[in-house]
Amino acid sequence: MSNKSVVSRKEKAEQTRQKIYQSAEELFYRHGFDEVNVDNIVRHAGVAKGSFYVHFESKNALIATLIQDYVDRVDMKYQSYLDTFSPEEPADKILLSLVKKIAEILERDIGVASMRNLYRVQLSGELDTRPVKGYSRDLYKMLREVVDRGLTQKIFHSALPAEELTRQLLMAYRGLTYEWCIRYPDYNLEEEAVRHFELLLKGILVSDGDKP
Amino acid sequence: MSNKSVVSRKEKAEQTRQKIYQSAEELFYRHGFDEVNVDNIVRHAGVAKGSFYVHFESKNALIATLIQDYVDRVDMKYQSYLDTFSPEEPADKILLSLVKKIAEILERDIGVASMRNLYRVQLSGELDTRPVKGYSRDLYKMLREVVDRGLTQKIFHSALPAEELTRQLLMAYRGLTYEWCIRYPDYNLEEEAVRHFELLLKGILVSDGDKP
Amino acid sequence: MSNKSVVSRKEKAEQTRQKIYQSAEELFYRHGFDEVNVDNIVRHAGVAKGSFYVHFESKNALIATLIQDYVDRVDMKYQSYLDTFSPEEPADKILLSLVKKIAEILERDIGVASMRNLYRVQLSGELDTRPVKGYSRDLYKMLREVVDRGLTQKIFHSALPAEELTRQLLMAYRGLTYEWCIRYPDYNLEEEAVRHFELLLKGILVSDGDKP
Amino acid sequence: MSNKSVVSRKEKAEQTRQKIYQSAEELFYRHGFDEVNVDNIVRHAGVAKGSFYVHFESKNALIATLIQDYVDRVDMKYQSYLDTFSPEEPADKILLSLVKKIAEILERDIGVASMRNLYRVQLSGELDTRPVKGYSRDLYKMLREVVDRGLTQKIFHSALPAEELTRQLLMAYRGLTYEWCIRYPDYNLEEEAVRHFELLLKGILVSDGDKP
DNA sequence: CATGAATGAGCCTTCATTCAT
DNA sequence: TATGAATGAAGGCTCATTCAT
Repeated sequence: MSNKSVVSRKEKAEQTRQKIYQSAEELFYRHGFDEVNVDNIVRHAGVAKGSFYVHFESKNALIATLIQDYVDRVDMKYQSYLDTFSPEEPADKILLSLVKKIAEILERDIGVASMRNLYRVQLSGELDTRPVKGYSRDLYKMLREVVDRGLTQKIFHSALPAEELTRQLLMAYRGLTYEWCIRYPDYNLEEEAVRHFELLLKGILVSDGDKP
Repeated sequence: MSNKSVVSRKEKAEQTRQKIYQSAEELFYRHGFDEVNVDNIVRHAGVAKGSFYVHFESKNALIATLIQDYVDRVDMKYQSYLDTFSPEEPADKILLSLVKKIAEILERDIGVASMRNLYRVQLSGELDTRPVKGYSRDLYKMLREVVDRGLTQKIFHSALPAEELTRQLLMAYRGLTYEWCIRYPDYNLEEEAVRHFELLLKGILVSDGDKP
Repeated sequence: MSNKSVVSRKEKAEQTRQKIYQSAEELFYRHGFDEVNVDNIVRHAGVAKGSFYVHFESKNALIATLIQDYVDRVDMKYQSYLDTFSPEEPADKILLSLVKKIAEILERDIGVASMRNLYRVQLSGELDTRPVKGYSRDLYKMLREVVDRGLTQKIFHSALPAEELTRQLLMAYRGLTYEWCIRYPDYNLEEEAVRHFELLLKGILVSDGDKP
Repeated sequence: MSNKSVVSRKEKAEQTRQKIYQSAEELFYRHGFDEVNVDNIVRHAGVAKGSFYVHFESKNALIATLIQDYVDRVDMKYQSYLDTFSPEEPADKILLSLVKKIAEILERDIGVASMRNLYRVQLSGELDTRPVKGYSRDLYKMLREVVDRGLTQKIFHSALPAEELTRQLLMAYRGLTYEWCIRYPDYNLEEEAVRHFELLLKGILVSDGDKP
């Protein structure tokens, strides 16, 4: 009999949690983790301060959750992306597509501010950044697959082991993202990423083949 | 006659300043800017709190000074470095040498912690990071010179304009440095930097020249 | 049903606020705004320092509130006072009554110390003293009404415009109050005020009418 | 033999003292006693902080000296003023002249800011304001003399005892001055003072003599 | 006398967290 | 669950005064 009311209570609780969560997200997004306090969040959410601690263990716990969710969100988006390419598709084209796709997701679904926060947290060494590392791992896997395709297709150098090459690509992407964070809005991630990976693909030196 | 005593007073003051400066540096180095407070610093330096404000305008001002000094320290070291190479020296070799040299300086004279702080500050957007940008500008100039040499020597692609190519290299280096910051101590900057720039130089794609 | 508990919580909060408010009032009263700090106040109130900032935005905000309240307290008392006099009542008598009444309120409901604080704040030019000016405005209106009555009754000089005359009276009252502040307790405001206004009413010069 | 150098040292010392004194005066004038600190003063004076304490016991002592000097300065100016009037001169004219003269001195030689400071100090009750009271005493004496003349000339009421009447005038002047302090620059002391004393002289009530 | 570095108590304010209702 | 008052440890900074040179 009290079933209905229990459900509605649960629903309401979830709504409160959402209000807090979304307010936190928005405020953190705009001002950074350190610059936003619990008061700001609950005020923005229109709930009491106590409610915050009903739904989240602490401010840091909320941040951790938020980060985890960023990462998950990205995952969901590009998880199946590679499968859309046929095995014959040249790896370099796939790589550029992927690079572009990731940039798109970062720009559209995550946003600079969130990334900025992410990097800051990561540098501070406080907080649990395992999810971020997981994210890297996923990214790594994807890049690795492309690298493997490239090697199989024999259109990538074999000088470096696949694992090593992938690490380099991953790092390059992190560099691009960091640059985006500190240069925004004077930096078009997608464009720059593509350009940089083209450079990485072709190299800088005049190859023998280019010679007359 | 009072010269000596004046000097000695100034010296003592300088000593105090140094005690504070070095304490701050060490503590910031170990725990980050946000985690160290003025009390910690003066206690570590063995001086009164007021003395801090005799020598530094504020905590932030000290941090700014510290950063400026990081940057200056780098400057002084690599400024004349390029001149040691003859104009005939192949640009790719110079580039790798430079990359190595910079890594050395970062690892030995600046240290991860300082860089970490630098990046955090930069991401936070607070504080005046113009010196850091100045540093980037210097780095840019050096890389640019190498790029110009490479183009003159016709051993670098001319596809990308020199300016653009240099930007890419600079960004790549920043990416490497950031990676070092978050991976330390499991990351050998020098080694990774060289490897990455070799990749950048040669590219990933199998060039026509490599074909049988 | 939770109504009661909510009320009691609100009541408790109000009690805390009152404890702080009254402690502040008493301490400010005894020692002046500058000489009393937030610590003194909360210690006297027996609450935590943080509680101060739960109820008041800042020390200055509390002072502003206090001042506003001084002023309001006066307002409420003399607002309807004039209405008790019939239009036939001679204006000079009304004026003396009013002067007396105001003195009473100042002495009994506000107190020297509060007025002293008020004047200090006003002289310092910091803080928002608009309420005080509002208070002056109200006082002005009352005096103005009496002046108008006097002019209508043709028992006041018409040499000065009503507005000007009122200003002079207001200023005289402010002078009396200031004197009270710095002479207290050797100054009976009520008595002095009446005497001074009698002087103002009759003037100092021997009038023609007084001549034999 | 060291005579000359001793003199020059004394002179120099006096110069230093003067620099501090004048800087303090100017800064206090502009910003008030509380808002100016010893650092501000010595910086403005171009001397070392230590020098301040060579010449003045403390900040408060300097303020006290300053106040004493304000008062003395006024004294010197109007001390002999009354003597310029012949005994036949009507007391009401003398009074208005005196009132004007005082206003002139206050406006030109003391300045609002100094008066403002004076009043604040007086209200705070800290610091030694005996000189100010002395000033009042002198002012009292002068007003008293005019009152006595007026009574002798039989052009002033005898209703109030001379002493009492003088007190009222003094207080009125203080009121005017206070008003000037808080209204400045929208308040012309001289003009207002004259107008107010005219009112005081003639009174507000229609006198019998004015009747047709 | 002059100097200016050194002192340290004091001040206002912030904020994550707790807990009784 | 929801509330919001209460907490108290920090934290950055100011400033009159002292004192060795």
